[in-house]
Amino acid sequence: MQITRQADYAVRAVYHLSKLEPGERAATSQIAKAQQIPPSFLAKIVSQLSVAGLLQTSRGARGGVSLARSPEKISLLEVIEAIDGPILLNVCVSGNGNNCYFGDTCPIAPIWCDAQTELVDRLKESTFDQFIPEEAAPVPA
Amino acid sequence: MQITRQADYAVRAVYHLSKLEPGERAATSQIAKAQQIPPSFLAKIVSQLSVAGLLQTSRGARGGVSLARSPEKISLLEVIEAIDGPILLNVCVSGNGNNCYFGDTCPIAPIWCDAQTELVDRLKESTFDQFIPEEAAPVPA
DNA sequence: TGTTTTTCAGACACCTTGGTCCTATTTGCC
DNA sequence: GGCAAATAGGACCAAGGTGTCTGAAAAACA
Repeated sequence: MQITRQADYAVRAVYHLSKLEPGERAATSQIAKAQQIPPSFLAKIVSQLSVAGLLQTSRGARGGVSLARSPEKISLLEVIEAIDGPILLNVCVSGNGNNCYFGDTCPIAPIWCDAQTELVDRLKESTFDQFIPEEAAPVPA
Repeated sequence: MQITRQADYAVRAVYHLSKLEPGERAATSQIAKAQQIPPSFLAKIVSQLSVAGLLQTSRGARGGVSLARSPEKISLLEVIEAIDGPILLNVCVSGNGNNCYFGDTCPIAPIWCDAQTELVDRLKESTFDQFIPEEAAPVPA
């Protein structure tokens, strides 16, 4: 009952990029250091996010990765599902509702369906612009 | 992002026992057949539920398992956590709140904390008496 | 006492997740 | 051109979830 580490790392990477100027790039090694993510592992995650269309990558010297869209157009849900696939709280809940092998008579499946819907909606409404600190508020000394 | 199969099986087993008369026993092989659970696997799960104090077991001929408490005193949450351990949507959320290694400044952790609290509360309120069909309502022909 | 029925406990195999490492390949810059 | 910086991608390993199988122990019953 947990999102995978990969998904958490993906969220942190997108968060990191959200704080940059629009279009600004960062190397995965920089992101890894700042967000305390194993660098080699992050490289694979970034690659997946790129395939999913959430990030743009450019190879070579002075290359790096940047957001493919502005932060307010990227939700937590998108990033997580790009890595983990659809969020399913239980095997018996398909994306569209009850898929229990006991059919519609299973009295437990509705619990999972409702809880899942609530969670998915919550993550869908959380976009990365909400996480950007205002004006990069300076830390008081 | 899914409860384990074991937890799902545990829930089904407890559900099965909830439908019996108070104190009535069932063999794990019967439960496995009725709930379509691999019998050998269910045996280990039942053992864990017994250790957790949710089931009572008795060995030997005409033995079996039964609920240690009445269904209205057993919640979905208890059964799931007895198998999977505490529900944690993300590594950075401990049982009591934000445990993010970025500390209180992490802007993402509160999302997880809130979502987790909502889910846990939902499962805590779901007790097994709610799943028992009224008077074993006969299926219309 | 012996047989049958049942749980108990451990060893084992398979797949996914988490993570490392090494080698391309691409690109910017001298 | 050649070097350095960076992504791309595959091989590889460890740990945990998902089961299976086998043997032991306990209890009811004839």
